[in-house]
Amino acid sequence: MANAAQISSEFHFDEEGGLAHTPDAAALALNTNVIRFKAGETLYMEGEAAPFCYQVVSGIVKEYNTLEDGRRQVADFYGVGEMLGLSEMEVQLHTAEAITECAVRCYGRDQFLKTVASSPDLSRKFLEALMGRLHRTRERMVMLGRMCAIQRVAVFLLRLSQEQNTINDIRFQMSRQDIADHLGLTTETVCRALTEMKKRGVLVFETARLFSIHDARMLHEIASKSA
Amino acid sequence: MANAAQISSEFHFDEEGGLAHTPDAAALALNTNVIRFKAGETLYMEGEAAPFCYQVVSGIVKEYNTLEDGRRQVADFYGVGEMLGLSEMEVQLHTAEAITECAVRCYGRDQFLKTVASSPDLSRKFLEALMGRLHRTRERMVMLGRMCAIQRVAVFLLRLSQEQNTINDIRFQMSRQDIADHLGLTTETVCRALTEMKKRGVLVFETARLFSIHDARMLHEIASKSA
DNA sequence: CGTTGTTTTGAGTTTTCTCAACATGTGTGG
DNA sequence: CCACACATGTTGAGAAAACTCAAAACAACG
Repeated sequence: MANAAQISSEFHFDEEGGLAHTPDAAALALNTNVIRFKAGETLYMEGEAAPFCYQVVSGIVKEYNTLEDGRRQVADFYGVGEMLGLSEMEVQLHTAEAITECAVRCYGRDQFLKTVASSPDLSRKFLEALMGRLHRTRERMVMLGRMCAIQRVAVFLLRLSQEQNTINDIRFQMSRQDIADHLGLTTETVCRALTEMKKRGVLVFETARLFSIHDARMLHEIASKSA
Repeated sequence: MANAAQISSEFHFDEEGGLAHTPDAAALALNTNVIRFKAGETLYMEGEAAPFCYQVVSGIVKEYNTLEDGRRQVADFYGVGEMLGLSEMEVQLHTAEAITECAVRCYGRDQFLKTVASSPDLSRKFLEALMGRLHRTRERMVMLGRMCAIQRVAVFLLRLSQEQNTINDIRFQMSRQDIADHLGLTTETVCRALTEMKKRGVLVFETARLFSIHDARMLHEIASKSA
């Protein structure tokens, strides 16, 4: 299920770095260019006009909101092949920031939508991608609304494991603060959850940003059982 | 902003009960029929095949997930004109249940997507609707991840006020339990938040399900300030 | 090798939850 | 129309989870 969602919920790049999957897709890449950002640089800000949408070519990007008092909610992390800046109408709803050094392809928003709408095949693909995205967001709602701290962290680790397609030497590309802001927790609570799982023998840490899953069964159990 | 989002984020019914807004839209209503449900009846269940998507003709419907231990997360409430059952691929991710007596129009899922994809105009409209939906879901993520109890309740009341387009005699069509499950709280906490706002003179209650906003300024303040 | 930023741990506080009791409302049959 | 029963909503007290603030350990970097 998670695999199917991943495959169909995003466009992906072929070897040349262009959009793959459909004959019409090449048209999308016309008049686009790739921009590079250093770690920590901002792609766009909440409230700005949104003339572009973006696709990650390399690196990892986060999209977040900031509340008045400085609390942040990280909507999502975007890896290679994923589109961002799409959920908005005329104005960006999130701030996007490069976590690592990265490169993104910029699409003119209106041109992009027009091209997609003019091809039934692209339309359908794109609709399904959006629905998949919606699906992912909805799953996160359950997490934020109904799961306890350690459960949220466990779910997040399983997602990392899936994305990196391994249970060994899994890498956090983002800080504890980013993870906390993504999971609706504080950094301290994330740390305590990780420590707890380390103590229980579920995880083994190489460094703070590199770990392996030693007891996948238990991790799944933690991810599915509340407090 | 909220108004623009509402208008553009959903298809709406014209007087005959068919889809309006585009010349091609009529094609969508072909081969569809309207089904009625009593309050509390289930439209579809999490995990079922998803051959249809639905549009509310009258009444109000909730879409939710249930976790192993019985906790529920209400993804959203759907009023007249709104589409549901769309976020999923082949299988329903949520259970949908009529809150009040209601009528819904059923669209064959594949037929619906094919028709939409074949019309650039419909495609574009639909894309924007989906993005608007995504937007709404994302806003809820901030709420669930970063807002305290009374703030969540205040935000929810403001949404009701907007939807019903008044600050007087606003009606809860759903139970406290539904509200709690929507906001990621318990019924008790929802009650306490409402009582607190009543005490502060922000709200006045006619009955448990009918209230007026007496101090809109304060309500907005509560909705925007944490703890 | 010190400086700076990130991660981890600890102690005490706050918020929300749980469980239990009570109140209010709604609907049905007498 | 009333009385009862059952569902829904409200309040209180104590427990649990997560948060805040502070300090210590650890890493990365010049």
